Amino acid sequence: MRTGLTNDQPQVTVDLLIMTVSGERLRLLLSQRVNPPFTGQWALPGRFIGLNESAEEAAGRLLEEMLPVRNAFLEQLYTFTRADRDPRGRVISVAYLLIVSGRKLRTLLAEGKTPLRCFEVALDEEGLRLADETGLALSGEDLAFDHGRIVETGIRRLRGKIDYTDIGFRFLENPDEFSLGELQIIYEAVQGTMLDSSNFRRFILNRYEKDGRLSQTDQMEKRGRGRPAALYRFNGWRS
Amino acid sequence: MRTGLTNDQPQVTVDLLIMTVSGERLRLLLSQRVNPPFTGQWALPGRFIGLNESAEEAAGRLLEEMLPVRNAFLEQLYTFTRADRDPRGRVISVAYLLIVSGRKLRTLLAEGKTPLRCFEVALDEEGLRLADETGLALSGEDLAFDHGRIVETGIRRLRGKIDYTDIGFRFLENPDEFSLGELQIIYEAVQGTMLDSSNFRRFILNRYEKDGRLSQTDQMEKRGRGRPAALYRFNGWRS
DNA sequence: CCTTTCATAGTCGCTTTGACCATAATTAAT
DNA sequence: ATTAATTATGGTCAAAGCGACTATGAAAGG
Repeated sequence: MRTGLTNDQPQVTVDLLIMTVSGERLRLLLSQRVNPPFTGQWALPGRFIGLNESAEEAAGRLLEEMLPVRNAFLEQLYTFTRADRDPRGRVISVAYLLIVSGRKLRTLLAEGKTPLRCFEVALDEEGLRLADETGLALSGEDLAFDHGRIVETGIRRLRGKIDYTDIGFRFLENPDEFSLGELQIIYEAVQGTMLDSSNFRRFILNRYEKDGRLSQTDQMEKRGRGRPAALYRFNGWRS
Repeated sequence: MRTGLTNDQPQVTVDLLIMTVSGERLRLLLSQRVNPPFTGQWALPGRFIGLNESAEEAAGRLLEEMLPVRNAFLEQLYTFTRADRDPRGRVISVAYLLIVSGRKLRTLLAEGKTPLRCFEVALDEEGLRLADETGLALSGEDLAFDHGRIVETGIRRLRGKIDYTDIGFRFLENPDEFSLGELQIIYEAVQGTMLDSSNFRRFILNRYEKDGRLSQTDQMEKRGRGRPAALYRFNGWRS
């Protein structure tokens, strides 16, 4: 991991902000630090960029090690460069935003195939709040380095993009078969607000069904509490 | 400048995409390389990040050296990390977008206070096109390194942000006294399209005059060909 | 059987936006 | 001096988008 830093040259890392929606909440994955600095504190998974890999490639390799998912959405978020952001020396971090589906994630977490822990995250005027299932509650300042800032930046980016891009569909468990209700839960979790289901449906269908990126299948939702929902398929990415 | 690269550690530079609108065209500033690689080719001004400065600070210092302007708008654009983007070795570039007014720029260029040259720039389906006053015409691939990509990224960012942020006002020569016609020229140059002046005026006034960020002064435009325009003041930034 | 829960359809009014048309106030040309 | 060209400004109209709200349909659970 991060060892033996010299002061000669800036070091460059990638940090991964892995986000998901599950249980109607926006969540992210953190790892607990075992080495100084910030030993024991929670941090975004990260690693140094190798000499012959791009930052994207480094992010992809880190992901393979920590969370073996395929075809996840990956987007460069921001580069954090404050000279004092790492007490060990000069470390610049290129942060990436990653979106994975809740189901994939639950499987991986349950199988213990990842050292990461899932935290529910909320951002409002009060600031950033994190909590895991055990009741552990953190604020942005409790995270190692400037990772609280990185998380804030990521959530704002998600919120900014969700209503003018198709980024919300990236959270779907199965883009080939989902109900508009599931999608609405994603939008609500990301935005941190409740939506009128009728208006939401109109918005989505107007925007994505007209041009063929979204189409209704002939399937219906099975086990559900209320009226069964029609299932849809999203085609927008495979172009 | 860029000398004596070793292969041990990635180097980190900042590159500056300095944009302006003048003569109804979107323009940017390039410097001609005097050292290898890409000797003689045109490139974005750039420099290495010092060990005790953030990327923003490095960008600010570079700007002081190349183009002494104050209060210019500076925003991180993207970080370019391809392992082969610099033939000398591993160099990562954090690109910044800078917006300066056309008048400031013309003054500085006229006074010879900068080694930079101003290029008109256009981006459409055909790709990126650059041209200076002497008739020199370039495409994105003619620029050094991956700077063509950086320029494209910057223009797209500008276009994406101009109609939902106040970034367009940053191009104004004098935000305390400008006509809506001047502002329209900026929007047209950035977007690369023509706008209906009546609709444009409605858009701007609805959006910025209502909440007090924009207010009409009691001055009128002097020397102009057609009907004199009312002058406005933008207050939105000083908060 | 009734209540709860969720899905779906539709209405109403307000705002935004694109495409126009019209007019006002200047300069440039004849 | 008149006319044409040019730019600024003020409107209209219809289509689209959107928030609030009402209503109805189809399932599960007591």
